[in-house]
Amino acid sequence: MKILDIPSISVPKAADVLADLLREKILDGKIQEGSDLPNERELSEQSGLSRTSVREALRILEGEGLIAKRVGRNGGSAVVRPTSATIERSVGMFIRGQGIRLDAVLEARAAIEPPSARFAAMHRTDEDIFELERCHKKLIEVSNQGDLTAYVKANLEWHIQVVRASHNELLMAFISAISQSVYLASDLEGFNSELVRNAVIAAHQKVMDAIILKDGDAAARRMGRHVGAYIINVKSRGS
Amino acid sequence: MKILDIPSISVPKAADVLADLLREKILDGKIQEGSDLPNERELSEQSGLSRTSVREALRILEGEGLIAKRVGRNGGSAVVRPTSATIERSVGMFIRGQGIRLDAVLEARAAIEPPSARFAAMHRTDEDIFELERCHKKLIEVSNQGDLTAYVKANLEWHIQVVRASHNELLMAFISAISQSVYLASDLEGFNSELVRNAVIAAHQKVMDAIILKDGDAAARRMGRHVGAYIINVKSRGS
DNA sequence: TTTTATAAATGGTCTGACATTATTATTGAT
DNA sequence: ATCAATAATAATGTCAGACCATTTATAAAA
Repeated sequence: MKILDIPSISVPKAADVLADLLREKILDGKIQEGSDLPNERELSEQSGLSRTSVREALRILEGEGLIAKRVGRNGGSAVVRPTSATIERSVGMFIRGQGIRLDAVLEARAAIEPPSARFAAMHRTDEDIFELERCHKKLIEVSNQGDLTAYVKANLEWHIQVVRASHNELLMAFISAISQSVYLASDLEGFNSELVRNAVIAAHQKVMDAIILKDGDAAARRMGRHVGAYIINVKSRGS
Repeated sequence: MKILDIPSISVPKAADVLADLLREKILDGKIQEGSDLPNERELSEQSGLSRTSVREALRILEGEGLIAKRVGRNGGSAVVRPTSATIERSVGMFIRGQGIRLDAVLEARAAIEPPSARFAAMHRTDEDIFELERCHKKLIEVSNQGDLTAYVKANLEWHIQVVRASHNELLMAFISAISQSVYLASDLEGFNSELVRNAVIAAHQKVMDAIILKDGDAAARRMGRHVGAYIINVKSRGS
C-alpha cells in the first residue's frame, strides 16, 4: 500500500557535491587561475569529508581539465582554465564510441570550414596572413618531396590555420576536435598523385587570395568547392 | 655533471593506467554495451591495485560518460556508450571558463545551421518533416500566447530539429552544445514584438519548404539569411 | 500466493598508515 | 663565502581494512 508516490530520489554522493561546489567557484572565476586550491588535508578539514572523498572530487575536476595537480612539497591543485583539449577528447570518444561514420565527420568539416573562411576574411590580421602563407609554403615544400604522411599533416595545418584566422574559439575547437579523427582516417593514397596535390594547392591559393582581400563571400564559396571536392574524392573510393 | 640528459619523465598514476586500459576496451567494443565491468573488489584483485585506485579509475570513466554505476546487490559499473551529453558539458565549460563572447557563440551557430539545413534537405525522412512541422506549429501556438520564455524554447527546438533532420550526429552534438549557452543568454526582449515573431515564423516556413522539396541550396540560403538576421538583431542591441 | 523479514552483495565512506616526489633547509668541504 | 651533497619537510599517491548505505535475492510467515 503506497501512501506517498515519491519519484526515484537520487542520492548525491559526497565527492560529486564537493566537485560541483569547486567547479562553480572555478568557472565563476572566484578562484584565480593559476592559484592553488587548499591542499587535500585542508579541504578535508574544511568540508568535513574524508580525504578519500576529497581526492575523488579532485579527480573529477582533473578529468574535466579544471585543475592540474603536482606532487611534492609545494604541490597541490592549481586552477587552470578549460581548453579545447577537453572538447577534443569528448568529441574523439563520441566519434569512436558511437561509431560515427567517416562520411559524417567529413560532412561536419565541410559544413564548418566555408563559414570559417568567411569569418577569416572578415576578422583576419596581418599576422594570420603570415601564418597562413607559412603553412601554404610548407605544404608546397612537402608536396614536392612525396612524403604523403607529412603532406596530409601539412594540409591539415593549413585548414586549421584558416579557422584560427576566423578568431572564433568555438569553431576552432570543433575543427581541431574533428581534424584529429580525419587525420587518423585519412586515405593517404588519395594524395598519391601530383595532379591531385597541385589541385589542392591551387585551391588553397584561391581561398587565401579571398581572405587577403577580405572578400568573405568568395572565401566561403571557394572553400566550399574545395572541401566539397575532397568529400567526393573520398566517397568515390568507397571508404 | 650531467651524464644523461633525460627530459622530464611523467610518472603514470595507477588509476590513470587502469582507466586508460578500461577505456580502450570499452571504446573498442570489447566489452559489450550494457554489460557490467567486474565489481570493484574483483577489479582490485585482477589488477593488483588497491580498491582505492580502482575506484579512482572508475570515477574517471564515469566522468567521461563511459560507465554508469549502481549501488546495492547486483550493482556495479555498466558500460554505456558516450553520448553528446559529454560534448555538451565540455563545450559549456569551455564557453564559461574561457569567457567566450556571445557573439562568437552566435557566429558558430550561424556557421553550422545553414549547411545543416542543406544536409537536412538531402537526407530528411518523412518522419523528420512530421517532427519539424510539429515544432513549427508549437512555435506558432506559443507565439500567440505571448510567453516569451516558452517562445524562445520552442524556437530553439525547431532549430535543433532541423539539424536532427540532417542525420549528422556530430553537427547535432555541436548544435545542442551551443544551444544551451545561446538559450541561457537569450535576450527575451528581442522577441517582445509580434512583428519580429511573425518574421521568424515566416522564415522558418521558407526553410521548411526547401527541406520538404529537398532543395539543399535553397534551404542553406534561406537558413543563412534567417540566422544572419538574428545575429544582426542581437548585435544591434549591444549585448 | 502474497507479504514480510532476513541475508547477501555491492558501491560509498572513513581512518590511519606508509610510499613517492619535489622543494627547502642544513651541513660540510673547498 | 660558495657550492655541492645531504637531510628534513610538505605535499600528493597508494594501500589495507573496516564499516555504512542501498538494493536485491531469498527464506519465512501469513
